[in-house]
This record gives sequence, C-alpha cells and structure tokens, in this order.
Amino acid sequence: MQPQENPGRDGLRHRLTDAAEQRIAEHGLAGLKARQVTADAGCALGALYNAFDDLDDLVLHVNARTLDRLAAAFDGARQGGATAADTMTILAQTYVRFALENRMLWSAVFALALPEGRSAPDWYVVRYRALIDQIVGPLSMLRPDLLPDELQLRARTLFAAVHGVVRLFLDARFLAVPQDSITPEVTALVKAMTRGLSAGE
Amino acid sequence: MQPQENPGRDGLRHRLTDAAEQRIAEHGLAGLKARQVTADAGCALGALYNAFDDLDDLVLHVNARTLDRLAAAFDGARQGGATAADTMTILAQTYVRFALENRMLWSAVFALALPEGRSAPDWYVVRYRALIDQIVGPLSMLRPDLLPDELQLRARTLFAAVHGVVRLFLDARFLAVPQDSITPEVTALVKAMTRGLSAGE
DNA sequence: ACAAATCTTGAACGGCGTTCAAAAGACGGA
DNA sequence: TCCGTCTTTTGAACGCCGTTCAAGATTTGT
Repeated sequence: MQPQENPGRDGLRHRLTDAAEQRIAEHGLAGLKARQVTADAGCALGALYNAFDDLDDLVLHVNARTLDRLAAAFDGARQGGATAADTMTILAQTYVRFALENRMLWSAVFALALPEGRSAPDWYVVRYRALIDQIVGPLSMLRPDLLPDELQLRARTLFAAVHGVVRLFLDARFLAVPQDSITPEVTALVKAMTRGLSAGE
Repeated sequence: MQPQENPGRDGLRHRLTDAAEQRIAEHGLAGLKARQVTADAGCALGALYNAFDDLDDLVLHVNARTLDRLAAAFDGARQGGATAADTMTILAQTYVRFALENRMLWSAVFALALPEGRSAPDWYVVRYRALIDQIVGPLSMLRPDLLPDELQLRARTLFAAVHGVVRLFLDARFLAVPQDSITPEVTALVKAMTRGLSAGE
C-alpha cells in the first residue's frame, strides 16, 4: 500500500486529500485546482508536488476513499437470510443510493481519465476488485457452473451494466429522467439479468 | 437544425469539423487543441470562435457526426425476418463493433462533460433519441404491455446497460480484459435481459 | 466608386499544472 | 551550544491552454 508511509509526510497528504475531497464533492472534478486545494490545506502551491506525484495522483487518493466507502456500504447492506438473487438486488440498490448521495465524488471515480498508457496503481485496483468480489459471492450461487475466471468476468459485466444505467441517467446531458425511475429500472435490470443467468446461458 | 445555416460560414465550419474529427480519432478528446485544429484547418486561431461558440461546441458537432454514423450502422444491420429478440442482439453487437472500430470518437461522445447547468442543444439530442427509437421498435414487440413512456425509459435502460459494459471493458483502467470476451458478455447480457423482459416484470 | 457591413487575424489576457533554485527547518555529533 | 548536512517548504517563473477583441482585409449593396 502506498497511501500511508511516512508519518511526517502524511499530515500534509491527509489535509490535501481532505481539501480535495471537499472541493470535488462541492464543485466536481473539474472544480479541483492546484492553487485552490493547496490554499484550503494551508500549504504552498509547490508542496502538493512534494506530497503527490501530480493532481491526478491526488484525485486517485480521493477516489480510493470513495471506493472504500462504497465497499463499506455494500458490507452494511448485506442481510443474513437473503437469497442470492435478493442479495444482488440489495447490492444494486445500495449502489444506486450511494451514487445519488455522492454524485460528484462518485462521478470523479469514473471521470478521471489517465493519460494514454498510464494505468491505475495496484493499491487502487485492489479497491475496485474488492467491489467485484462482493458480486462474485451471490453470483457463484446463481451460476455454480461458471469457472472462477468466468465468474469474475460475469460479475464485472453485471457491475458495468448497473453502472452504465446509473451514469447515463444521472448525466442530465441526454434529456433528464425523473430520479424516481432510476431505482425501479435498475431493479428490473438486475432481476432480469439474474433470472436470465440462473436459467442458464 | 443548426449545423448548416450560412453557406459562407459553412466552408470553414466543415473544415474545422473535419480537422477536429481526425484529431480526436487519433489522439483522443484530450488531444484536441484550439491552436492545432485551426492550423490543420488552415485558418487563424480566432476564426474558430467565429465559426463555433467554443471548443465544446465544435466537439458537439463532431459527436453529432459520430452519432449519425452509429445510427446508419444500426440501419444497415437490421435484417428482415429477424425476431425482436434477435434484432436486439444484432443491435447490441453492432454497437460493440462500432465502439471498437471508433474507440476515440465514440469515447468523445460520452467523455464531453458540459459545464454544470449547460445541456446539449436540441439538434444534438435529436440524434441520441433516434438511436433509442431503434431499440423501442423491437422492445415494443417483447413488451406490448408497456406504455410509450415506459418503453422509452426501458429502451434507455437497455442502451445504458450495454453502453456501461462496453465502456468499462474498453477503459483499460480497471485491469484489462481480452477484447474477445466483450461481444460474448454483451450478448449474454442482452439475451438475459430480453428473456427476463419477455417473461414479464 | 464608395461606404457600410461582415469576416479574418494574431497579439494579448488570465488561468492552468508543473518545476526548481533558494530559503527555512530538522537532526545528530562534537 | 554550535555547526554541517540533509530534508522539507516556498512561491516566482515557465509553457501551454481557451478565449477575447481591436485592427485590418474583404465582401456586399447601391
């Protein structure tokens, strides 16, 4: 893990991450500026590049926090006696609620476009994989015939499908839709998919 | 429609759109710069702001072209005797192929984030709606019980779900997946959804 | 032919992310 | 306590960006 290492460096790293998180939550990813965030954190402009590689690196750390909070929400939403199909619906609804309650921060997770070749560091990918693993659990009940690799793949497909629906509905870009209809639509989607999946390929 | 109006203005508008399209196709939306695109089009920097409101407006015109080409691909892919479910699968596969063959341009359609309150102009939304309408057709066969508004909503859900899968798979950001698995996954998704839908809510 | 309206131009502006030489501070051995 | 060394902090400066606009070039109407 990279996020924590030096106790001395980390005071500033933490303050900068806090400031960036608040800034993104209020003004979106595009509203995050190096001069503004360093002023909020109470340090000089250049100090940001002492604590982080660059702005993208800082955003990555904010996004890691957001992914951790979503994972925690998933953990909190699981219910003991639920069937696999119900668990899937619960996770999807949790995802929708989280996205609605953390619009800007959640958008930032997917809006950050790393330049061309550069890919996310391991300590970041780990968090994304943790979310997928929460889907693999119930999915493996519905599809005991799939191999581990196939389960991973199918879990990502499910995640991405729900993600796509939430994202396209939230972007007012393509004609707004009443927010009330997001949850029913996503629920219908997940039910259709789990039913289809449980009935075989 | 706004894209064409003045015959005099349009020579430059067309050249700029061509240059921007090529630039985005080769270097991505982030690689589109005002100075570069005006140089390619053979005009002064300021001329861009005579022909278009700003860079976003220019990108919108490039995106409109891309949406038109996707709509044309949809038209070309339809087959006479296909069932509604098959048509849905064909459309989804056409969408996947188009996205793969026009990666950068297709990404630009969804990567463009209009600032806060600003929403896409009518002449642009029309093109998006045309795509949705192509889904509404076969969907209305599968779900004759749904009202027109509900069909529109459900068609968008289907579109967004497929969109989300393709997008998340193409972004190498979250651990790359062999491109071969995109089409099977999307097909499985669409089959599951249409089967689930045809079996009732 | 001339005036009015229109289009074109590119230097200039403000803001951005990022760098880096210099200043300030932290630390350990004498 | 003092000093030499290493680390951290600083903010002016750099290059690039989108955008503007007064001035020049061109077209249009009469």
